[in-house]
Amino acid sequence: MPKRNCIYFWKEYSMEAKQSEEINGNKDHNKLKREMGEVGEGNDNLKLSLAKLVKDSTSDEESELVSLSLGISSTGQHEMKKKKNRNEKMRENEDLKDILALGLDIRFDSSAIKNLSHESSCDGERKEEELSETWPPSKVVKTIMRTRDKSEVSQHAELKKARVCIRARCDTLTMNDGCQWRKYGQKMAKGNPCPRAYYRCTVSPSCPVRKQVQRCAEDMSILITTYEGTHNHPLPTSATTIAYTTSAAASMLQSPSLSSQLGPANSDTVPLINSSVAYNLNALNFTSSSYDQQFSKSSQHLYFHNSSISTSNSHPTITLDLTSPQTSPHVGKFTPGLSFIPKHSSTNLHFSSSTFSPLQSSMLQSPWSPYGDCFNYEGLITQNSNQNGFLTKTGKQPFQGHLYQPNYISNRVISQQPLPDSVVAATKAITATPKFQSAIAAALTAYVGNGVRENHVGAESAGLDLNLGGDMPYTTKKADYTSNASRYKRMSSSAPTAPKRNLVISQPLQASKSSFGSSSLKSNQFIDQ
DNA sequence: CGTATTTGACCGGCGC
DNA sequence: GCGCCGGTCAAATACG
Repeated sequence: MPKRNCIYFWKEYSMEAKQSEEINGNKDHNKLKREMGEVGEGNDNLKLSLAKLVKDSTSDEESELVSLSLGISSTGQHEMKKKKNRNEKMRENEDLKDILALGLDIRFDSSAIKNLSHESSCDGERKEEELSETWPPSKVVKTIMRTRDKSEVSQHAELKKARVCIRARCDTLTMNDGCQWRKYGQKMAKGNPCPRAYYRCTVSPSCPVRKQVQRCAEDMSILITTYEGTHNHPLPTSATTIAYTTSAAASMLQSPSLSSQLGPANSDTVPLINSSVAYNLNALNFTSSSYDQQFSKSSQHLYFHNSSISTSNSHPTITLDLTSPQTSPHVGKFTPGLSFIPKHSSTNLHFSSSTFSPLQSSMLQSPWSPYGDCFNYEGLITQNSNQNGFLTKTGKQPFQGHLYQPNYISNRVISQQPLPDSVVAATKAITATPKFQSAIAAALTAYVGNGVRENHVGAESAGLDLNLGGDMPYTTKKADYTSNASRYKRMSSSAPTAPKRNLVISQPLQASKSSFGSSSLKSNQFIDQ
Protein backbone atom coordinates (compact mmCIF):
# COMPACT_ATOMS: atom_id res chain seq x y z
CA MET A 1 0.00 0.00 0.00
CA PRO A 2 2.73 2.47 0.74
CA LYS A 3 4.21 1.65 -2.62
CA ARG A 4 0.98 2.35 -4.37
CA ASN A 5 0.49 5.54 -2.54
CA CYS A 6 3.93 6.42 -3.58
CA ILE A 7 2.88 6.26 -7.19
CA TYR A 8 -0.20 8.27 -6.56
CA PHE A 9 1.58 10.89 -4.61
CA TRP A 10 4.24 11.23 -7.18
CA LYS A 11 1.69 12.11 -9.74
CA GLU A 12 -0.39 14.24 -7.49
CA TYR A 13 2.62 16.10 -6.29
CA SER A 14 3.70 16.58 -9.81
CA MET A 15 0.44 18.07 -10.82
CA GLU A 16 -0.02 20.05 -7.69
CA ALA A 17 3.44 21.40 -8.12
CA LYS A 18 2.69 22.45 -11.64
CA GLN A 19 -0.60 23.97 -10.66
CA SER A 20 0.86 25.81 -7.72
CA GLU A 21 3.52 27.11 -9.96
CA GLU A 22 0.98 28.52 -12.29
CA ILE A 23 -1.04 30.08 -9.55
CA ASN A 24 1.55 31.30 -7.16
CA GLY A 25 4.47 31.73 -9.42
CA ASN A 26 7.70 30.21 -8.24
CA LYS A 27 7.12 30.88 -4.59
CA ASP A 28 7.12 27.27 -3.55
CA HIS A 29 8.93 26.02 -6.52
CA ASN A 30 12.01 24.81 -4.73
CA LYS A 31 10.04 23.19 -2.00
CA LEU A 32 7.81 21.35 -4.39
CA LYS A 33 10.73 20.36 -6.49
CA ARG A 34 12.37 18.87 -3.46
CA GLU A 35 9.25 16.98 -2.54
CA MET A 36 8.85 15.71 -6.04
CA GLY A 37 12.37 14.51 -5.94
CA GLU A 38 11.73 12.59 -2.76
CA VAL A 39 8.66 10.98 -4.11
CA GLY A 40 10.45 10.26 -7.31
CA GLU A 41 13.09 8.42 -5.35
CA GLY A 42 10.36 6.42 -3.74
CA ASN A 43 9.05 5.60 -7.13
CA ASP A 44 12.45 4.37 -8.18
CA ASN A 45 12.50 2.20 -5.12
CA LEU A 46 9.15 0.87 -6.14
CA LYS A 47 10.49 -0.05 -9.53
CA LEU A 48 13.31 -1.95 -7.91
CA SER A 49 10.92 -3.66 -5.56
CA LEU A 50 8.70 -4.71 -8.39
CA ALA A 51 11.60 -6.05 -10.35
CA LYS A 52 12.65 -8.02 -7.33
CA LEU A 53 9.13 -9.22 -6.78
CA VAL A 54 8.85 -10.55 -10.29
CA LYS A 55 12.17 -12.25 -9.94
CA ASP A 56 11.46 -13.74 -6.54
CA SER A 57 8.01 -14.98 -7.29
CA THR A 58 9.15 -16.95 -10.26
CA SER A 59 12.39 -18.20 -8.89
CA ASP A 60 10.69 -19.42 -5.76
CA GLU A 61 8.27 -21.46 -7.78
CA GLU A 62 10.34 -22.53 -10.63
CA SER A 63 8.28 -25.58 -11.27
CA GLU A 64 5.17 -23.52 -11.67
CA LEU A 65 6.56 -20.96 -13.96
CA VAL A 66 3.95 -19.07 -15.85
CA SER A 67 5.64 -17.15 -18.54
CA LEU A 68 3.89 -14.11 -19.81
CA SER A 69 5.47 -13.85 -23.15
CA LEU A 70 4.04 -11.15 -25.25
CA GLY A 71 4.54 -11.25 -28.92
CA ILE A 72 7.58 -13.38 -29.08
CA SER A 73 7.63 -15.74 -31.92
CA SER A 74 6.45 -19.19 -31.17
CA THR A 75 9.75 -20.63 -32.09
CA GLY A 76 11.54 -18.39 -29.71
CA GLN A 77 9.14 -19.22 -26.98
CA HIS A 78 9.58 -22.88 -27.49
CA GLU A 79 13.28 -22.62 -27.29
CA MET A 80 13.02 -20.57 -24.19
CA LYS A 81 10.90 -23.19 -22.52
CA LYS A 82 13.62 -25.72 -23.06
CA LYS A 83 15.84 -23.87 -20.69
CA LYS A 84 16.03 -25.81 -17.52
CA ASN A 85 18.47 -24.28 -15.18
CA ARG A 86 17.60 -21.59 -12.71
CA ASN A 87 19.89 -18.94 -14.07
CA GLU A 88 18.40 -19.07 -17.47
CA LYS A 89 14.91 -18.85 -16.13
CA MET A 90 15.80 -15.97 -13.96
CA ARG A 91 17.22 -14.29 -16.97
CA GLU A 92 13.90 -14.87 -18.67
CA ASN A 93 12.19 -13.06 -15.89
CA GLU A 94 14.56 -10.21 -16.12
CA ASP A 95 13.69 -9.93 -19.75
CA LEU A 96 10.01 -10.05 -19.00
CA LYS A 97 9.46 -6.41 -19.57
CA ASP A 98 10.97 -6.52 -22.99
CA ILE A 99 8.92 -9.51 -23.88
CA LEU A 100 5.75 -7.95 -22.66
CA ALA A 101 6.15 -5.04 -24.92
CA LEU A 102 5.69 -7.02 -28.04
CA GLY A 103 2.24 -8.46 -27.96
CA LEU A 104 -0.14 -10.81 -26.28
CA ASP A 105 0.84 -14.30 -25.53
CA ILE A 106 0.32 -16.69 -22.75
CA ARG A 107 2.74 -19.48 -22.24
CA PHE A 108 3.06 -21.95 -19.50
CA ASP A 109 5.55 -24.33 -18.26
CA SER A 110 4.46 -27.84 -18.97
CA SER A 111 3.97 -28.48 -15.30
CA ALA A 112 1.49 -25.69 -15.22
CA ILE A 113 -0.33 -26.97 -18.24
CA LYS A 114 -0.82 -30.29 -16.61
CA ASN A 115 -3.27 -28.69 -14.32
CA LEU A 116 -5.39 -27.75 -17.24
CA SER A 117 -5.19 -30.63 -19.60
CA HIS A 118 -4.52 -34.29 -19.26
CA GLU A 119 -2.90 -34.27 -22.62
CA SER A 120 -0.53 -31.48 -21.92
CA SER A 121 2.88 -32.10 -23.19
CA CYS A 122 5.61 -30.43 -25.08
CA ASP A 123 4.50 -32.24 -28.18
CA GLY A 124 1.00 -31.03 -27.85
CA GLU A 125 2.18 -27.55 -27.31
CA ARG A 126 4.37 -27.68 -30.31
CA LYS A 127 1.49 -28.84 -32.41
CA GLU A 128 -0.46 -25.88 -31.32
CA GLU A 129 2.38 -23.61 -32.17
CA GLU A 130 2.66 -25.19 -35.55
CA LEU A 131 -0.97 -24.54 -36.12
CA SER A 132 -0.61 -21.00 -35.06
CA GLU A 133 2.28 -20.42 -37.33
CA THR A 134 0.41 -21.72 -40.32
CA TRP A 135 -2.68 -19.71 -39.62
CA PRO A 136 -4.69 -18.69 -41.45
CA PRO A 137 -5.07 -22.23 -42.62
CA SER A 138 -5.19 -22.47 -46.33
CA LYS A 139 -7.29 -25.11 -47.91
CA VAL A 140 -4.20 -27.13 -48.49
CA VAL A 141 -3.27 -27.01 -44.86
CA LYS A 142 -6.82 -27.75 -43.96
CA THR A 143 -6.85 -30.79 -46.15
CA ILE A 144 -3.61 -31.99 -44.69
CA MET A 145 -4.92 -31.52 -41.23
CA ARG A 146 -8.06 -33.39 -41.98
CA THR A 147 -6.21 -36.33 -43.43
CA ARG A 148 -3.95 -36.63 -40.45
CA ASP A 149 -4.24 -39.35 -37.97
CA LYS A 150 -7.36 -38.73 -36.02
CA SER A 151 -5.68 -39.32 -32.73
CA GLU A 152 -3.18 -36.68 -33.55
CA VAL A 153 -5.88 -34.25 -34.37
CA SER A 154 -7.88 -35.02 -31.29
CA GLN A 155 -4.82 -34.64 -29.18
CA HIS A 156 -4.34 -31.25 -30.59
CA ALA A 157 -7.94 -30.39 -30.03
CA GLU A 158 -7.63 -31.04 -26.36
CA LEU A 159 -4.98 -28.48 -25.94
CA LYS A 160 -6.53 -25.28 -27.01
CA LYS A 161 -5.32 -21.82 -26.39
CA ALA A 162 -6.11 -19.94 -23.29
CA ARG A 163 -8.58 -17.19 -23.78
CA VAL A 164 -8.81 -13.88 -22.10
CA CYS A 165 -12.15 -12.16 -22.04
CA ILE A 166 -12.63 -8.54 -21.26
CA ARG A 167 -15.98 -7.31 -20.14
CA ALA A 168 -16.38 -3.63 -20.43
CA ARG A 169 -19.13 -1.18 -20.92
CA CYS A 170 -18.83 -0.06 -24.44
CA ASP A 171 -21.29 1.36 -26.87
CA THR A 172 -19.46 0.66 -30.05
CA LEU A 173 -18.90 -2.46 -32.02
CA THR A 174 -15.51 -3.21 -30.63
CA MET A 175 -13.11 -2.01 -28.05
CA ASN A 176 -10.13 -0.13 -29.21
CA ASP A 177 -7.38 -2.45 -28.12
CA GLY A 178 -4.81 -0.91 -30.38
CA CYS A 179 -4.72 -3.76 -32.80
CA GLN A 180 -5.92 -4.00 -36.34
CA TRP A 181 -8.74 -6.42 -36.96
CA ARG A 182 -10.68 -7.73 -39.86
CA LYS A 183 -14.07 -9.23 -39.43
CA TYR A 184 -14.36 -12.65 -40.93
CA GLY A 185 -17.59 -13.99 -39.59
CA GLN A 186 -20.62 -13.48 -37.51
CA LYS A 187 -22.89 -15.94 -35.83
CA MET A 188 -25.86 -15.92 -33.59
CA ALA A 189 -24.81 -17.50 -30.36
CA LYS A 190 -27.24 -19.59 -28.45
CA GLY A 191 -28.75 -17.87 -25.49
CA ASN A 192 -27.78 -14.44 -26.63
CA PRO A 193 -29.93 -12.24 -28.84
CA CYS A 194 -26.87 -10.42 -29.98
CA PRO A 195 -24.69 -11.92 -32.66
CA ARG A 196 -21.12 -12.78 -32.03
CA ALA A 197 -18.59 -11.28 -34.38
CA TYR A 198 -15.31 -12.90 -35.26
CA TYR A 199 -12.23 -10.90 -35.99
CA ARG A 200 -8.71 -11.77 -36.90
CA CYS A 201 -5.64 -9.67 -36.46
CA THR A 202 -4.49 -8.10 -39.68
CA VAL A 203 -1.40 -6.35 -38.45
CA SER A 204 0.51 -9.26 -39.85
CA PRO A 205 -0.94 -11.52 -42.52
CA SER A 206 0.22 -14.56 -40.62
CA CYS A 207 -0.87 -13.43 -37.20
CA PRO A 208 -2.98 -16.17 -35.63
CA VAL A 209 -4.69 -13.98 -33.07
CA ARG A 210 -8.45 -13.85 -33.18
CA LYS A 211 -11.00 -12.17 -31.11
CA GLN A 212 -14.69 -12.56 -30.59
CA VAL A 213 -16.90 -9.66 -29.78
CA GLN A 214 -20.32 -10.03 -28.31
CA ARG A 215 -22.77 -8.09 -26.26
CA CYS A 216 -23.59 -9.47 -22.86
CA ALA A 217 -27.05 -10.92 -22.98
CA GLU A 218 -27.78 -9.74 -19.47
CA ASP A 219 -26.57 -6.24 -19.92
CA MET A 220 -26.28 -5.10 -23.47
CA SER A 221 -24.21 -2.14 -22.53
CA ILE A 222 -21.43 -4.57 -21.73
CA LEU A 223 -19.20 -5.64 -24.53
CA ILE A 224 -17.43 -8.94 -24.16
CA THR A 225 -14.25 -9.30 -26.10
CA THR A 226 -12.47 -12.61 -26.13
CA TYR A 227 -8.89 -12.83 -27.28
CA GLU A 228 -7.23 -16.00 -28.39
CA GLY A 229 -3.84 -16.66 -29.80
CA THR A 230 -0.43 -15.13 -30.02
CA HIS A 231 0.59 -12.10 -31.94
CA ASN A 232 3.64 -12.95 -34.00
CA HIS A 233 4.52 -9.37 -34.71
CA PRO A 234 5.31 -6.20 -32.83
CA LEU A 235 2.29 -4.37 -31.58
CA PRO A 236 1.47 -0.70 -31.53
CA THR A 237 2.05 0.94 -28.20
CA SER A 238 -1.63 1.20 -27.54
CA ALA A 239 -2.00 -2.51 -28.09
CA THR A 240 0.67 -3.47 -25.61
CA THR A 241 -1.35 -2.09 -22.77
CA ILE A 242 -4.13 -4.54 -23.12
CA ALA A 243 -1.54 -7.21 -23.56
CA TYR A 244 -0.19 -6.37 -20.14
CA THR A 245 -3.55 -6.62 -18.58
CA THR A 246 -4.74 -9.75 -20.25
CA SER A 247 -1.47 -11.48 -19.68
CA ALA A 248 -1.45 -10.65 -16.03
CA ALA A 249 -4.91 -12.07 -15.76
CA ALA A 250 -4.00 -15.11 -17.75
CA SER A 251 -1.05 -15.75 -15.53
CA MET A 252 -3.39 -15.96 -12.61
CA LEU A 253 -5.62 -18.30 -14.49
CA GLN A 254 -2.74 -20.60 -15.18
CA SER A 255 -1.33 -20.39 -11.72
CA PRO A 256 -1.23 -23.80 -10.07
CA SER A 257 -0.31 -22.28 -6.77
CA LEU A 258 -3.30 -20.05 -6.81
CA SER A 259 -5.55 -22.86 -7.87
CA SER A 260 -4.29 -25.03 -5.06
CA GLN A 261 -5.11 -22.33 -2.62
CA LEU A 262 -8.48 -21.73 -4.06
CA GLY A 263 -9.73 -25.23 -3.78
CA PRO A 264 -10.10 -28.54 -5.55
CA ALA A 265 -9.49 -28.22 -9.22
CA ASN A 266 -12.58 -29.99 -10.37
CA SER A 267 -15.12 -28.46 -8.15
CA ASP A 268 -17.68 -26.37 -9.88
CA THR A 269 -17.44 -23.38 -7.68
CA VAL A 270 -15.02 -22.82 -4.94
CA PRO A 271 -15.60 -20.02 -2.54
CA LEU A 272 -12.31 -18.39 -2.19
CA ILE A 273 -12.12 -15.54 0.18
CA ASN A 274 -14.02 -12.92 1.90
CA SER A 275 -16.28 -11.40 -0.64
CA SER A 276 -15.19 -7.92 0.03
CA VAL A 277 -11.78 -8.56 -1.34
CA ALA A 278 -13.27 -9.19 -4.71
CA TYR A 279 -14.06 -5.58 -5.04
CA ASN A 280 -10.52 -4.74 -4.36
CA LEU A 281 -9.45 -6.73 -7.33
CA ASN A 282 -11.34 -4.53 -9.63
CA ALA A 283 -9.08 -4.52 -12.59
CA LEU A 284 -8.46 -8.14 -12.12
CA ASN A 285 -12.08 -8.62 -11.47
CA PHE A 286 -12.46 -12.13 -12.63
CA THR A 287 -15.92 -13.16 -13.42
CA SER A 288 -17.52 -16.26 -14.66
CA SER A 289 -17.74 -16.78 -18.34
CA SER A 290 -21.44 -17.22 -18.04
CA TYR A 291 -21.98 -15.02 -21.00
CA ASP A 292 -20.92 -17.87 -23.14
CA GLN A 293 -22.50 -21.18 -22.46
CA GLN A 294 -19.88 -23.07 -24.29
CA PHE A 295 -17.34 -22.04 -21.75
CA SER A 296 -19.37 -22.86 -18.74
CA LYS A 297 -20.27 -26.39 -19.67
CA SER A 298 -17.22 -27.98 -18.22
CA SER A 299 -15.86 -25.07 -16.38
CA GLN A 300 -14.21 -24.75 -13.10
CA HIS A 301 -15.18 -21.67 -11.26
CA LEU A 302 -12.87 -20.26 -8.71
CA TYR A 303 -14.44 -17.12 -7.70
CA PHE A 304 -13.87 -14.20 -5.45
CA HIS A 305 -17.45 -14.22 -4.41
CA ASN A 306 -18.57 -11.91 -7.14
CA SER A 307 -15.68 -12.69 -9.37
CA SER A 308 -14.33 -15.86 -10.70
CA ILE A 309 -11.75 -17.47 -12.82
CA SER A 310 -13.31 -19.77 -15.28
CA THR A 311 -11.43 -22.43 -17.08
CA SER A 312 -12.40 -25.34 -19.18
CA ASN A 313 -10.36 -28.20 -20.45
CA SER A 314 -10.67 -27.04 -23.99
CA HIS A 315 -10.41 -23.32 -23.48
CA PRO A 316 -9.05 -22.06 -20.21
CA THR A 317 -10.65 -18.71 -20.01
CA ILE A 318 -10.29 -15.79 -17.74
CA THR A 319 -12.55 -12.80 -17.73
CA LEU A 320 -11.47 -9.35 -16.79
CA ASP A 321 -14.50 -7.47 -15.73
CA LEU A 322 -13.95 -3.80 -16.28
CA THR A 323 -17.54 -2.99 -15.61
CA SER A 324 -18.72 -1.32 -12.53
CA PRO A 325 -19.70 -3.86 -9.87
CA GLN A 326 -22.51 -1.66 -8.72
CA THR A 327 -24.16 -1.53 -12.05
CA SER A 328 -23.47 -4.87 -13.54
CA PRO A 329 -26.25 -7.37 -13.19
CA HIS A 330 -23.73 -9.96 -14.14
CA VAL A 331 -21.68 -9.28 -11.08
CA GLY A 332 -24.74 -9.13 -8.98
CA LYS A 333 -25.42 -12.65 -9.97
CA PHE A 334 -22.41 -13.67 -8.00
CA THR A 335 -23.09 -11.65 -4.95
CA PRO A 336 -25.99 -13.22 -3.18
CA GLY A 337 -26.31 -12.05 0.34
CA LEU A 338 -23.43 -9.76 0.10
CA SER A 339 -23.53 -7.81 3.26
CA PHE A 340 -20.38 -5.84 3.28
CA ILE A 341 -18.91 -4.29 0.23
CA PRO A 342 -16.14 -1.85 0.83
CA LYS A 343 -16.31 0.03 -2.38
CA HIS A 344 -13.20 1.97 -1.77
CA SER A 345 -10.89 0.21 0.49
CA SER A 346 -7.27 1.01 0.72
CA THR A 347 -5.86 -2.29 -0.28
CA ASN A 348 -3.31 -2.21 -3.02
CA LEU A 349 -5.22 -4.78 -4.95
CA HIS A 350 -7.19 -2.23 -6.82
CA PHE A 351 -6.11 -2.78 -10.29
CA SER A 352 -8.10 -1.53 -13.09
CA SER A 353 -11.34 0.12 -12.64
CA SER A 354 -10.41 1.61 -9.35
CA THR A 355 -6.70 1.52 -9.31
CA PHE A 356 -6.16 3.10 -12.62
CA SER A 357 -8.98 5.41 -12.20
CA PRO A 358 -7.40 7.73 -9.72
CA LEU A 359 -4.08 7.21 -11.30
CA GLN A 360 -5.06 8.12 -14.73
CA SER A 361 -7.66 10.54 -13.74
CA SER A 362 -5.24 12.54 -11.79
CA MET A 363 -2.69 12.17 -14.48
CA LEU A 364 -5.01 13.16 -17.23
CA GLN A 365 -6.47 16.00 -15.36
CA SER A 366 -3.09 17.51 -15.16
CA PRO A 367 -2.42 20.70 -17.01
CA TRP A 368 -0.31 18.67 -19.38
CA SER A 369 -3.11 16.49 -20.46
CA PRO A 370 -5.10 17.64 -23.42
CA TYR A 371 -7.92 15.44 -22.27
CA GLY A 372 -8.40 17.17 -18.96
CA ASP A 373 -11.46 16.41 -16.94
CA CYS A 374 -13.11 14.43 -19.64
CA PHE A 375 -10.91 11.52 -18.85
CA ASN A 376 -12.28 10.77 -15.52
CA TYR A 377 -13.41 7.22 -15.32
CA GLU A 378 -11.26 4.15 -15.19
CA GLY A 379 -8.68 6.10 -17.02
CA LEU A 380 -9.97 4.37 -20.03
CA ILE A 381 -12.39 6.43 -21.90
CA THR A 382 -13.44 9.77 -22.91
CA GLN A 383 -16.60 10.26 -24.71
CA ASN A 384 -18.41 12.79 -26.67
CA SER A 385 -21.73 14.26 -26.02
CA ASN A 386 -23.47 17.35 -27.04
CA GLN A 387 -24.77 19.97 -24.77
CA ASN A 388 -27.84 17.93 -24.01
CA GLY A 389 -25.78 15.12 -22.71
CA PHE A 390 -26.46 12.77 -25.55
CA LEU A 391 -23.68 10.60 -26.62
CA THR A 392 -22.30 11.34 -29.98
CA LYS A 393 -19.91 9.42 -32.01
CA THR A 394 -17.07 11.10 -33.66
CA GLY A 395 -15.64 8.52 -35.92
CA LYS A 396 -11.95 7.99 -35.70
CA GLN A 397 -10.58 9.36 -32.53
CA PRO A 398 -8.25 8.23 -29.85
CA PHE A 399 -10.94 7.95 -27.25
CA GLN A 400 -14.56 7.28 -27.60
CA GLY A 401 -17.65 6.96 -25.62
CA HIS A 402 -18.44 5.16 -22.49
CA LEU A 403 -21.95 4.71 -21.41
CA TYR A 404 -22.14 5.11 -17.75
CA GLN A 405 -21.54 7.72 -15.23
CA PRO A 406 -17.99 7.93 -14.11
CA ASN A 407 -17.53 7.13 -10.49
CA TYR A 408 -14.25 8.75 -9.99
CA ILE A 409 -12.68 7.96 -6.71
CA SER A 410 -9.94 10.07 -5.41
CA ASN A 411 -6.96 8.39 -4.00
CA ARG A 412 -7.22 10.26 -0.79
CA VAL A 413 -10.69 8.98 -0.20
CA ILE A 414 -9.53 5.47 -0.83
CA SER A 415 -6.66 5.76 1.51
CA GLN A 416 -8.78 6.97 4.32
CA GLN A 417 -11.18 4.06 4.31
CA PRO A 418 -10.56 1.74 7.22
CA LEU A 419 -10.28 -1.90 6.41
CA PRO A 420 -11.99 -4.65 8.31
CA ASP A 421 -9.67 -7.30 9.64
CA SER A 422 -11.27 -9.90 7.44
CA VAL A 423 -10.45 -7.91 4.42
CA VAL A 424 -6.91 -7.43 5.51
CA ALA A 425 -6.53 -11.11 6.16
CA ALA A 426 -8.05 -12.08 2.88
CA THR A 427 -5.97 -9.57 1.06
CA LYS A 428 -2.92 -10.93 2.72
CA ALA A 429 -3.85 -14.42 1.66
CA ILE A 430 -4.24 -13.43 -1.94
CA THR A 431 -1.18 -11.33 -2.15
CA ALA A 432 0.81 -14.09 -0.62
CA THR A 433 0.22 -16.07 -3.76
CA PRO A 434 3.39 -15.79 -5.77
CA LYS A 435 1.61 -15.97 -9.08
CA PHE A 436 -0.71 -13.26 -8.06
CA GLN A 437 2.21 -11.21 -7.04
CA SER A 438 3.76 -11.91 -10.33
CA ALA A 439 0.68 -10.86 -12.20
CA ILE A 440 0.27 -7.72 -10.20
CA ALA A 441 3.91 -6.95 -10.45
CA ALA A 442 3.88 -7.34 -14.19
CA ALA A 443 1.00 -4.97 -14.54
CA LEU A 444 2.42 -2.54 -12.04
CA THR A 445 5.75 -2.69 -13.70
CA ALA A 446 4.04 -1.75 -16.88
CA TYR A 447 2.47 1.15 -15.16
CA VAL A 448 5.43 2.38 -13.23
CA GLY A 449 7.67 1.91 -16.17
CA ASN A 450 5.58 4.08 -18.40
CA GLY A 451 3.11 5.93 -16.34
CA VAL A 452 5.41 8.54 -14.93
CA ARG A 453 5.85 10.19 -18.22
CA GLU A 454 4.58 13.65 -18.18
CA ASN A 455 2.35 13.61 -21.15
CA HIS A 456 -0.84 11.97 -22.12
CA VAL A 457 0.94 9.63 -24.43
CA GLY A 458 2.55 8.05 -21.44
CA ALA A 459 -0.76 7.87 -19.76
CA GLU A 460 -2.27 6.09 -22.66
CA SER A 461 0.39 3.53 -22.93
CA ALA A 462 0.69 2.89 -19.27
CA GLY A 463 -2.78 2.86 -17.96
CA LEU A 464 -5.01 0.39 -19.65
CA ASP A 465 -5.64 2.41 -22.66
CA LEU A 466 -8.48 0.30 -23.84
CA ASN A 467 -10.29 3.21 -25.36
CA LEU A 468 -13.50 1.39 -24.97
CA GLY A 469 -15.72 1.93 -27.84
CA GLY A 470 -13.15 3.73 -29.80
CA ASP A 471 -11.83 2.47 -32.98
CA MET A 472 -8.32 3.35 -33.43
CA PRO A 473 -6.02 4.80 -35.97
CA TYR A 474 -4.68 1.36 -36.65
CA THR A 475 -8.01 -0.17 -37.29
CA THR A 476 -9.10 -0.69 -40.79
CA LYS A 477 -12.76 -0.88 -40.06
CA LYS A 478 -13.83 2.06 -42.02
CA ALA A 479 -17.30 0.69 -42.18
CA ASP A 480 -17.42 0.62 -38.41
CA TYR A 481 -17.09 4.30 -38.25
CA THR A 482 -19.66 5.03 -40.79
CA SER A 483 -22.03 2.46 -39.48
CA ASN A 484 -21.47 3.68 -35.97
CA ALA A 485 -22.41 7.12 -36.95
CA SER A 486 -25.62 6.02 -38.52
CA ARG A 487 -26.28 3.67 -35.67
CA TYR A 488 -26.07 6.38 -33.14
CA LYS A 489 -28.31 8.57 -35.13
CA ARG A 490 -30.86 5.85 -34.81
CA MET A 491 -30.20 5.09 -31.19
CA SER A 492 -30.29 8.62 -30.02
CA SER A 493 -32.88 10.46 -31.96
CA SER A 494 -31.84 13.89 -30.83
CA ALA A 495 -28.15 13.41 -31.02
CA PRO A 496 -26.70 15.80 -33.49
CA THR A 497 -23.62 15.06 -35.42
CA ALA A 498 -20.61 16.09 -33.46
CA PRO A 499 -17.44 17.31 -35.04
CA LYS A 500 -14.76 14.71 -35.06
CA ARG A 501 -12.26 14.48 -32.26
CA ASN A 502 -14.42 16.32 -29.83
CA LEU A 503 -14.19 15.40 -26.20
CA VAL A 504 -17.32 15.38 -24.18
CA ILE A 505 -18.83 14.67 -20.86
CA SER A 506 -20.13 11.37 -19.68
CA GLN A 507 -23.37 9.74 -20.43
CA PRO A 508 -25.51 8.75 -17.49
CA LEU A 509 -26.08 5.05 -17.20
CA GLN A 510 -29.79 5.39 -17.39
CA ALA A 511 -29.63 7.07 -20.69
CA SER A 512 -27.43 4.43 -22.09
CA LYS A 513 -29.52 1.66 -20.68
CA SER A 514 -32.64 3.00 -22.18
CA SER A 515 -30.82 3.33 -25.38
CA PHE A 516 -29.68 -0.21 -25.33
CA GLY A 517 -32.88 -1.47 -23.94
CA SER A 518 -34.94 0.03 -26.65
CA SER A 519 -32.67 -1.41 -29.21
CA SER A 520 -32.39 -4.81 -27.68
CA LEU A 521 -35.02 -6.15 -29.96
CA LYS A 522 -32.82 -5.24 -32.84
CA SER A 523 -29.78 -6.95 -31.63
CA ASN A 524 -27.96 -6.62 -34.84
CA GLN A 525 -27.52 -2.99 -34.21
CA PHE A 526 -24.68 -3.74 -31.93
CA ILE A 527 -22.60 -5.99 -34.03
CA ASP A 528 -24.41 -6.84 -37.13
CA GLN A 529 -24.13 -4.41 -39.92
C1' DC B 1 -10.95 -1.10 -58.77
C1' DG B 2 -9.19 -2.46 -54.41
C1' DT B 3 -10.46 -3.44 -49.88
C1' DA B 4 -13.49 -4.59 -46.15
C1' DT B 5 -17.81 -6.53 -44.72
C1' DT B 6 -21.72 -9.55 -45.05
C1' DT B 7 -23.78 -13.89 -44.95
C1' DG B 8 -24.96 -18.53 -46.26
C1' DA B 9 -22.50 -22.79 -46.52
C1' DC B 10 -19.48 -25.86 -44.62
C1' DC B 11 -16.81 -28.41 -41.11
C1' DG B 12 -15.66 -30.52 -36.72
C1' DG B 13 -16.73 -31.35 -31.91
C1' DC B 14 -19.94 -32.90 -28.78
C1' DG B 15 -24.08 -34.78 -26.60
C1' DC B 16 -27.88 -37.82 -27.03
C1' DG C 1 -25.78 -41.89 -36.53
C1' DC C 2 -27.97 -37.65 -36.02
C1' DG C 3 -28.64 -33.03 -34.77
C1' DC C 4 -26.99 -28.96 -32.50
C1' DC C 5 -23.64 -25.57 -32.04
C1' DG C 6 -19.39 -22.89 -32.47
C1' DG C 7 -16.19 -21.49 -35.65
C1' DT C 8 -14.46 -20.59 -40.32
C1' DC C 9 -14.55 -20.01 -45.30
C1' DA C 10 -15.42 -17.63 -49.37
C1' DA C 11 -18.47 -15.66 -52.85
C1' DA C 12 -21.29 -11.77 -53.06
C1' DT C 13 -21.84 -7.24 -51.83
C1' DA C 14 -20.81 -2.58 -50.18
C1' DC C 15 -17.96 1.21 -49.95
C1' DG C 16 -14.52 4.82 -50.85
